[in-house]
Amino acid sequence: MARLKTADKEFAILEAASRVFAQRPFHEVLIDSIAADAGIGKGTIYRYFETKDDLYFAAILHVLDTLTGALEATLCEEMTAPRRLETIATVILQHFWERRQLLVFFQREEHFPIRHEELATRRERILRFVQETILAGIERCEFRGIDARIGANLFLGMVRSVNLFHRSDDRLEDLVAQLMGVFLSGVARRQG
Amino acid sequence: MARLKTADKEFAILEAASRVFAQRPFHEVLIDSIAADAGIGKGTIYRYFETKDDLYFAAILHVLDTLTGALEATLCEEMTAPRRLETIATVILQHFWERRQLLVFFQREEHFPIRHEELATRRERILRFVQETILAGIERCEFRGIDARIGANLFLGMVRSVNLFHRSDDRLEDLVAQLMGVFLSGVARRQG
DNA sequence: GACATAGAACTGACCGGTCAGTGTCGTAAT
DNA sequence: ATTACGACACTGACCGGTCAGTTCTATGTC
Repeated sequence: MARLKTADKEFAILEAASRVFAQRPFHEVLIDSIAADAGIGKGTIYRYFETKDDLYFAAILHVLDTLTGALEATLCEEMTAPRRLETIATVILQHFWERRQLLVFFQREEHFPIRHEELATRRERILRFVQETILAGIERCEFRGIDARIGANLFLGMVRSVNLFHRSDDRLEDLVAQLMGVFLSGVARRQG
Repeated sequence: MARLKTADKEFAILEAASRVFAQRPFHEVLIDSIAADAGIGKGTIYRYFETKDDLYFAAILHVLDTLTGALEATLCEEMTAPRRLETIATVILQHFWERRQLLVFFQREEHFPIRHEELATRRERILRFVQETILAGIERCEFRGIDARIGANLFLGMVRSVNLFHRSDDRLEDLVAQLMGVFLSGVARRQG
């Protein structure tokens, strides 16, 4: 087999692992399946990851980091707050639109208490994108003075919902429009 | 040991199972632990449930049904749409406030493709409470004419978020108020 | 006596993790 | 250019622990 650079192989394993773990629950996933999916031997996996648990955890971080990367790449400073929020929603939805199975990793996983901290940090990073945008919106008087932490969580809650319930005949732009319609009116400055 | 009626014993097993399964991932849960928690013998569990999978699945349904029951018991017809929504949010949040671990069952579980249908039905039932309330609100011109299915999902998405992120020093009523503040303005009839 | 139960002892399939053996590379001596 | 060698990545058959599910007996309850 052609040898890959170490980082590439690790990447390949993570991609395979996130695919396979996304399909079935942890206990139904065989390390053999991941090895097969990655096109490598089972033993090789253990050169890169200590245990099945480690690999699982790394796969989740991999998915979250990929999403964070996509967000960082798309957002730019000059946007208005509403435009920024719309972009965030669109990027997240696009990211999972064709990879719905990966969504299980976006949900909060309560079952790893020890590593919970590390996961929380990653999710915090995504939350902060939204939170800071809301704060900026409040400062510029685009939004009313809501609690930015709560607002950001509510926003991401709606995004997650859309991710979960959308059907194949839904159009992404329509759903984003509906979501933004509710959220922006919801946080707009009181009228009259 | 005092003999319980069959239904009671099944109920006791389900309660124990939902407690234990909520604490650790499926593969780390021993049938022995559930038996111990329920205060019964391991063999007895297999008189009521065919396999560990069956028990797990039944435990999830049990939790969802308990929640649905709580909703049915609390809601009454005469409420206005906003009041009804607020009640739904409060009941769901209260239900999980002191039993956060059970939240994993409220999340969409994508990993049981066969039984997915049955689970979807239960969640659909909860969704319908919200959806019908929104429809009623639109009819009575309390809300603008949004898509009720989407609206209901957005609403429940926010509720789930609150369930997930709240901290011990948050007050339930405050969070409900914030949530309702955003959602009600979000779906209010356009002003001016 | 009929029946439910506890719970200990048992069985065997299953699968995470290992490691001896194989292949591949870079390098250096000839 | 060829050969040789050391280092190390890779492989997959295999091992051994674990635990779901079964069976059985003693102990109750109705």
